[in-house]
Amino acid sequence: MEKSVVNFNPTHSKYIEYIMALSGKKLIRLGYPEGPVIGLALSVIQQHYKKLKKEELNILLKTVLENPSEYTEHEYLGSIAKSLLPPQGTPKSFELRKNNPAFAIYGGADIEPIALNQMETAMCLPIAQEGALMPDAHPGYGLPIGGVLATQNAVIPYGVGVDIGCRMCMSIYDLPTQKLEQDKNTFTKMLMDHTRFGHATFQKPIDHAVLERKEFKEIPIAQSLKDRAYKQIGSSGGGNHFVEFGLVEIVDAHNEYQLPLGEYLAVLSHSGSRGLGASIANYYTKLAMQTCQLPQHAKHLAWLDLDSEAGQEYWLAMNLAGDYASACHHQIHERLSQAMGEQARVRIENHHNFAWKEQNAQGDEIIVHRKGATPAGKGALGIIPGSMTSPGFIVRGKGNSLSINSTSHGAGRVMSRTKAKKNLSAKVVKQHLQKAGITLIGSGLDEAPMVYKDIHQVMAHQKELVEIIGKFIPKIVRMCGDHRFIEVD
DNA sequence: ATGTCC
Repeated sequence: MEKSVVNFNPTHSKYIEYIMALSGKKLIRLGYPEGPVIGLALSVIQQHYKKLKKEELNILLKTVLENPSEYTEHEYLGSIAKSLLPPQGTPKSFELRKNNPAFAIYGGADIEPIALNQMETAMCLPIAQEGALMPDAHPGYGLPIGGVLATQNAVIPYGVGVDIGCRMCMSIYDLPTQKLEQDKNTFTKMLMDHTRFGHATFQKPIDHAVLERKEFKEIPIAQSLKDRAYKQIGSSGGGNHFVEFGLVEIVDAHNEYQLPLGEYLAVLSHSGSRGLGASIANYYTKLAMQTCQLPQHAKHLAWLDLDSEAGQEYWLAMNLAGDYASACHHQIHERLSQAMGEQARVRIENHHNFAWKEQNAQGDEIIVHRKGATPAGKGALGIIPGSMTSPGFIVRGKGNSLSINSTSHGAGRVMSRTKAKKNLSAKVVKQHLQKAGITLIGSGLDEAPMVYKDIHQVMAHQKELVEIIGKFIPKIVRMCGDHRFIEVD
């Protein structure tokens, strides 16, 4: 095929149907190899070739596939072409240690055996230095949720998790707390008007400095995701993500925020980096799995050497996704602040799906993966949410090295999503919420309060890790999904 | 958790 095919600029209308129907499976049917190139190609097409009609796109994709070396310098197709050429760095196989080094477990008998097993496997990696399991742990891909793993000079994309930079953000306001009950409908409407979940995004996204970051130009996968990142900015995700109004009770008179003891009106949000982080995570874990080959049961723990080009690129992309997640929270809080006509007095926030460069007891640099774990170095401030009907906590880290300066990221599930959907009744959940005085917009049975562990027990398991500064009681909650639990009158 | 791939 001629190169000129890549310069097509038709304006046919049929392309929309085709783009909607184009899937990774179709790319594979076209002859594309399974692996990182699939996700990359899909987002490149979304970003730059939406205008092509079906046949043209097919020709284009086949052309690059058949002769990738011809296209490595192409502005948009270059990244696909390079991804099709033999992987840089020879694939290497690694064996696991026979026995796992010891690691601290918080929450003993309450931890699911599968999560424990996954942590043991992670500790058997040759790059594993230290590990710890938080009391809210449950099974995940690769590293369990609630797993903390320190490695040397290597990063495991699935040790960070799919939702890179998933985090908490709380704003505390100087507003009379009774307002929340008195003007309940107004606050409920604010959540309806100024938050978006799942597939829904804002018609007019607000621009943000993070979208100007050079990584969006310099890293091919990030470049291909920028349009969607712009569309999704300021929105929240699905699953356990939420935005809620509630009441904070400050219980530590010597808190860093100079907040007098007492009750405050607050906004709490839980969300991550949306499609941007998910696509980055999936792209680099596939890349890692190509170069770092591990026994089947450990394959999702594939890592990237931080000295390698791919490792350095992931590190930059991960940080970009983390900052994007942070920007989303800030916009959520800014929209609500404007609706309330009140600026926040205090903002508290932390990542709980991320990797950091930290130091071990000997002063050597380690890469600390926290996948569903809150940083709790000495004096670090963070938020551990409970459930819709139980409190969350503002905490101060004690800097316990046994936990690798970490603490839980929530209560943790006791019931799987599948089990919850099958066994819980909407009526019972609704009554439970009513009794607790919670107004809920959205959500599904799989996020009902009873699917979570008792947060008080979880906190009891981590007394050595954090001290409590304040307690947050949710009142009006919005999550992703239909409006079946809406309690507005 | 996530338009898509697994």
